Amino acid sequence: MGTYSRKQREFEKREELILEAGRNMLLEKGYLGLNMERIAEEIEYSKGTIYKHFCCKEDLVGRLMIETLMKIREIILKAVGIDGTARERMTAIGLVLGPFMILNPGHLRTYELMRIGSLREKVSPEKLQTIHDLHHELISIIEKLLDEALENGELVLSCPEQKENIIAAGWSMAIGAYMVFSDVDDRHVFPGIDFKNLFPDALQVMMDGLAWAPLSSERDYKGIVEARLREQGFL
Amino acid sequence: MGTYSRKQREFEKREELILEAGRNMLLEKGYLGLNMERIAEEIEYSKGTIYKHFCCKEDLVGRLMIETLMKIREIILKAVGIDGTARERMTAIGLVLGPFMILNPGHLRTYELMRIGSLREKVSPEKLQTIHDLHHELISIIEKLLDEALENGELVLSCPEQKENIIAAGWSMAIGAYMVFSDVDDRHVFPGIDFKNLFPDALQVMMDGLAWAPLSSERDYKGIVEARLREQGFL
DNA sequence: ACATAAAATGACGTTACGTCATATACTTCT
DNA sequence: AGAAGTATATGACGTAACGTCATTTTATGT
Repeated sequence: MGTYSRKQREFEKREELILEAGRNMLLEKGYLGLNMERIAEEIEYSKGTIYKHFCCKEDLVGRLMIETLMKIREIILKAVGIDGTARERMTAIGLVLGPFMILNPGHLRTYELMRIGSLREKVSPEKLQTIHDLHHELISIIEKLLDEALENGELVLSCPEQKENIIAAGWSMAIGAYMVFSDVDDRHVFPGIDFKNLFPDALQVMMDGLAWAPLSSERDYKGIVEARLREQGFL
Repeated sequence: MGTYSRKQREFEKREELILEAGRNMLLEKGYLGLNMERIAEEIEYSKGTIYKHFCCKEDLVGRLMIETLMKIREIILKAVGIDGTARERMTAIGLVLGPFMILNPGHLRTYELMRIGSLREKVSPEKLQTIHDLHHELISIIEKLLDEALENGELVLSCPEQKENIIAAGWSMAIGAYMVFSDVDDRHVFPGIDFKNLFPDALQVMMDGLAWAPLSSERDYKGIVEARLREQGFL
């Protein structure tokens, strides 16, 4: 049992090595430059060993995407954990995601790739399930925030089904902002833009559009929440 | 010259054959299933001939993406061509893009793929330029609409730079809605959603958030514009 | 009909994936 | 300690698909 444990630890240590090499290679050379043979060389193990950990190249990317989602969950949970109204905490989510995108271009890369159906198909079922569960978890965090806003009357909906639409729209916006941000070509199309603020600002516009009270004209959400995040050591 | 013309026509006819085969294969089997050899078999030409038209697999996808963008330009131009206020015509854009996404899943696929940097890198420079130009053209259509709204006071901005932010946010939303729509996994995460209306509705919320007058509470934009599009044969 | 130019072909070289029989290391038992 | 047995690592190999280019085929012009 002590033996098993050590083996297990070594196995996990090696997996971390593989992931790190893969992460870097993906960031530097992109999907087509991600090479199993080269990863093996880099970590000084053989190809066969890597395939003990991942069933294929895409499975490795799938694992990296799980890390991305867990990282996103972590920072979103921190953001919703601050003191404040539901809208303030939603604002916080926008504000922490901005810097996250900038500081972690590699995370965007895995996310992008896993959107391609024919790549995702090759990821192992267990990892796909994990990805699915993490997505659900993220959605449910947002849903709870909306429920809170609905309960205390900050937000009023014309019909209950609108809730899911709002979440999907916000999700789309986040995905889209990520994508546009991570795309060099798109960034050329919008030369003057501060991409860090793209999603946070769009989120404010959206919440104003939903008449989520009080409106951003009545309250400097970004200023207030940014200060609070800084105060509580989250920025 | 007549000879050249016929050759040219034949060349273009063959290119169309290749593109059609590629389009179908991409839709059915995804990026990893897109196979140059098989395309050659399908159109009953050899591999070498295909490489007279496209420098590589990704270049073919690049060409398909150009078709996507031209198609989008076409329907957006139709939408902004209807009679109505700037906001009504912006609404029209949302309303024509919804059905477009549903009717053309293949178009989404090419778009997704070309967002991957390491794939886009392999597209020929001329095609990349074309893609870039088309992007700019689409942006400028939206920009003109915003200018119109600003001129006649439908929309008032706190600062002139906000214009580019609005366009980028709208663009992100469209991209994001496309992505979420085209992703089977995301669709599972939002089981009850009518994806056709995701972008049009989110666009209304965004315009309300910008206080683009009159607000959607004062005017049934979707109803009015849908009727007008139908009237003018665009839906 | 023949020479010449243009176009199509598919065998070939290359790369990288993923497998698996073999080799190596580690554990356990006597 | 040494042998037997088990777990782990290896890299040569089979396969698939890309992209090239010398050769062949087809078309054009005199």
